[in-house]
Amino acid sequence: MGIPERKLRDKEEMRSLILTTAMKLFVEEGFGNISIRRIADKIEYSPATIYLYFKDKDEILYALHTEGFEELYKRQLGVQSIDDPRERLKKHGEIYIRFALDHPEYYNLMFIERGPAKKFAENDQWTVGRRSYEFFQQDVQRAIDAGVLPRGSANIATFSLWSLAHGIVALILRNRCTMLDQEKLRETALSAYHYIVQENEFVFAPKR
Amino acid sequence: MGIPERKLRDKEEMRSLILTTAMKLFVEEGFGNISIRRIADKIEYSPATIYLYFKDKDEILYALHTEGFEELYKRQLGVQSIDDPRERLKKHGEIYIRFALDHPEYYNLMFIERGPAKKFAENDQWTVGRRSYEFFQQDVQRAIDAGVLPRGSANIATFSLWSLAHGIVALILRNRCTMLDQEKLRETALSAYHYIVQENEFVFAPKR
DNA sequence: TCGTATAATAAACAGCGTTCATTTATTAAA
DNA sequence: TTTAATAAATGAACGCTGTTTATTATACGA
Repeated sequence: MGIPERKLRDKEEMRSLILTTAMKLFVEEGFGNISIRRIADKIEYSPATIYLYFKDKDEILYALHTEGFEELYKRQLGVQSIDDPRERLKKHGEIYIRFALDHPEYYNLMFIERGPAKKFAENDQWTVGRRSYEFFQQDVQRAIDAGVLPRGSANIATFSLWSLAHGIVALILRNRCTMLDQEKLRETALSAYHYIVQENEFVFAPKR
Repeated sequence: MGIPERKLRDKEEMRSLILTTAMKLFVEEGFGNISIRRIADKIEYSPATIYLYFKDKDEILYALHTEGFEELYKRQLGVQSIDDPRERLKKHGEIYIRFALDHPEYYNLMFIERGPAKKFAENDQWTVGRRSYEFFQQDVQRAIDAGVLPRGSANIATFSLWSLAHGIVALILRNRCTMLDQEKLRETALSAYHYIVQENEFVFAPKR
C-alpha cells in the first residue's frame, strides 16, 4: 500500500516545482513580472492548477520571502567572527545593507511589499524573521551591557538600529535619494549607518 | 478673441477636476482602490478621456504625491518655534513620524511606492521633496555646528537621520513590527527616534 | 452653411487573480 | 476486464486593471 505515500510525494513535488519556477521567474525578471499565469506557462500547466497547491498568490510570495530570510540569516552568521561589541554591531549593519543591495527583489519582498505580510497573522507570525531579529537583538544587548550603546530598553535600541538600516536601503531601493551621488550609493549607505554606530567622530568624516 | 483663453481654462479645469476626484478617492478609499476607471466613473467621463489630460496613471500619482509634500512641509514649519538645535532636531523627527502615521496613504505614495518615483527623472527631479529635505538639512548643519552632532558630512548626517525616521515608519506601515506591542506603536516609533537623537552622550558624542 | 479642428467615447487589447463546472486520468471494486 | 468512485487538471468565464485607436459628436472660423 505505497500509493497514498507516492501521491503525497507527487503533491509535494508539484508544490516545489511551482515554487522553484516562481523563484526562477522572480530572480530573473523581478517581483513585478511574477504572475500566476506566467508561472503556469513556464511549468506547462493551467493557471487553475496552481490553486490546487496554493491558496493564493500571497502564499507563494510568502514562501519566497522565507527563502530570502534563509539567505539573510546565513550572512548574519558572519558576525560571529567578531568579538568587539561595537564592531559586531557595525558588521550587522553592513551585512544587512549589503544583502539588501545585492538582492533588492528579495529585500523588497521581505521588508517592503504588502503581500507576504498579510500571511504573518495566518501563519507563524514571522518566525523566520524573528530568528534574524533575535540574533541581532542579542548583540544589541551585549553592546548595551558593554557600554557601547546607551542604557535603555534593548527592544527600542534594536528596533531603532534596524529601522536605521532599513530606512537607508528602502529609500535607495525606492529611488528617493536623487540628492545623493548615484555612483556612490553603496558607500553612502554604509557611511550613513556608520555615522550612528561609530568609534568616534572623525572616523567617517571626509578627508580634508 | 477670448475663446482660446477659455479653452485653456476649460482644459485646466478638467485637469483639476480629475485631480481633486483622484484625491478624494485616494483619501477615502486608499491607494489600492484608486484606478483610472474609478476616477472616470466618478466624474462621469470615459476612461479614455483622462488620457487626454494625463499621460498615464503615474502622472496623476505624482500630482497627489506633490499634494502630500505640501502638507508635510506645512508641518515641518512647526520647528521654527524652537531654538535649541538638539530639540529642533527631535521636533523634526516627531513631526515626520506623526505625519507618516496620520497620513499613511500619503506617506506610502511619497516615500514607498514606485510609481511617482519614475516621474522624478522626467519632471523636476523631486523639487517638492527637496524643499523639505533642505530645510531639514539646514537644521542638521546647525546641530553639527553646535556640537550636538558629530562633525562630518552634513549630507551623510541628514541622510542618516532621515533614514532612521523613514525606517521606523516604513516598517510599521508595512506591518513588519509584529514583535512590538501593537497598541503602543506610536510611542515606540517616537522612542526609537529619540533613542538616537537624545540628550545622552553615548551615541553621538565622541568617545570620552 | 460648410468644412475643419477639437473633444469625447466605445471598443478592443493585453494583462491580472481567482472560481467553477466540466473533462480527463487514475485507482479500487465487482 | 469492466465498471464505479475518486482525484487531478483544465477551459472558460468573472471582474478587475492600464492603455490605445478608430470613430463619432461637438464647437469653431470662414
